[in-house]
Amino acid sequence: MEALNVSNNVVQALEDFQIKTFQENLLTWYRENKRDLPWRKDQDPYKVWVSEIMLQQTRVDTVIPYFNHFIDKFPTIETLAYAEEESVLKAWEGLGYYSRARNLQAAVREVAENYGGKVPDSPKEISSLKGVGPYTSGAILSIAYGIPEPAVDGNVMRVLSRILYIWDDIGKPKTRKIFEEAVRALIAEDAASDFNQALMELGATICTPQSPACLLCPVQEHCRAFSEGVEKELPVKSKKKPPKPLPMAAAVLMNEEGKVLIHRRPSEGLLANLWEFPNHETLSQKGEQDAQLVNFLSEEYEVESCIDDHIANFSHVFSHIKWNIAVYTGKLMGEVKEADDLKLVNPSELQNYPFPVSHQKIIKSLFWKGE
DNA sequence: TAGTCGTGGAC
DNA sequence: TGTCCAAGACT
Repeated sequence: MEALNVSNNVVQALEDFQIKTFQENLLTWYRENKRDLPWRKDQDPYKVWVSEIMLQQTRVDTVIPYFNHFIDKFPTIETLAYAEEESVLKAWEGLGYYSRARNLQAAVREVAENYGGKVPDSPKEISSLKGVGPYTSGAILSIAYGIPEPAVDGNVMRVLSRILYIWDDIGKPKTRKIFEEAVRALIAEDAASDFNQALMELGATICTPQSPACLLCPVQEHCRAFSEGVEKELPVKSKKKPPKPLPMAAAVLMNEEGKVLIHRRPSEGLLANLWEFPNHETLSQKGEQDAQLVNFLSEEYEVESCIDDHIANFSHVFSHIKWNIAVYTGKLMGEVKEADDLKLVNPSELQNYPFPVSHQKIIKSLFWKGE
């Protein structure tokens, strides 16, 4: 038991645990009930990789169309490595957490240059790639290569917290290690891919957060939370802070030719490298917002403008921020010095640039009004 | 460690 | 409408 090197409650939980029966029940259920998903058509490490990055904090149903289109457009390591970053962001548009896309391309370039285009199969090498953390590392190694490494995500922590009766807060970073050691003790060495995917599949379809379908569970007989009647009390998860409201003002400015001004966001931070309509935080009263906007546009972009109308208000919620955007329309007065991050484009060309959803709302309301 | 980093679906 | 969230990683 000491060799397991896990916290005492997990060691205790594993005593008398029927590991072989548990594996068989879980694997049999998975092989009969697994969903037919596009990234399960083969074991191409690149496709497994892309799917795992897209699935981070994102629902399966949301990912499916993005995955199909992405693989269509970038079918191999090489095609992604040599693509323009902007086309990658465009393919990621609307999926969120955009640094995933940029990290993925950076990592793929690393694999193309330093690993001969082959996704590495050692924990140390694969974990060194940008955007590949402990979960994704284990997921790729086990799913693509059959290597018995733990792949502990939210599903696995929820499932195992219930089965093994673990009350550590899964919101704390250090808690994941407890579950990794538990998986090392439970994993079917000769079926690592199916085992890891089965734990996640169980969490996604049966052992769900709100109302788990325990009566349908293939490993119900192994579950201590069920036998104690506390399955809905687990896992323990600390609450997050609500997003902080941030008043914003945005300007859709048109020149005499009917072109609109767009700006590319900085390469770091929120919505990095995506395009937007010029905007800024507003601390002033509503009556002063248009004057503030003219001032901001002049100082930040050396653009002379006048504001005509306050056309709409949009609310957009991020994980930690809530933008309340007042949208104004106006005219560009003089010349605009275009640059890498400042362009004049026809409204019909806006669809060629990656915009965050918050600004897609503006585009839709202004330029697609009839549809 | 706790904060940063998106979005749309479920209830 | 508000709340929680869904196959996390990075700083």
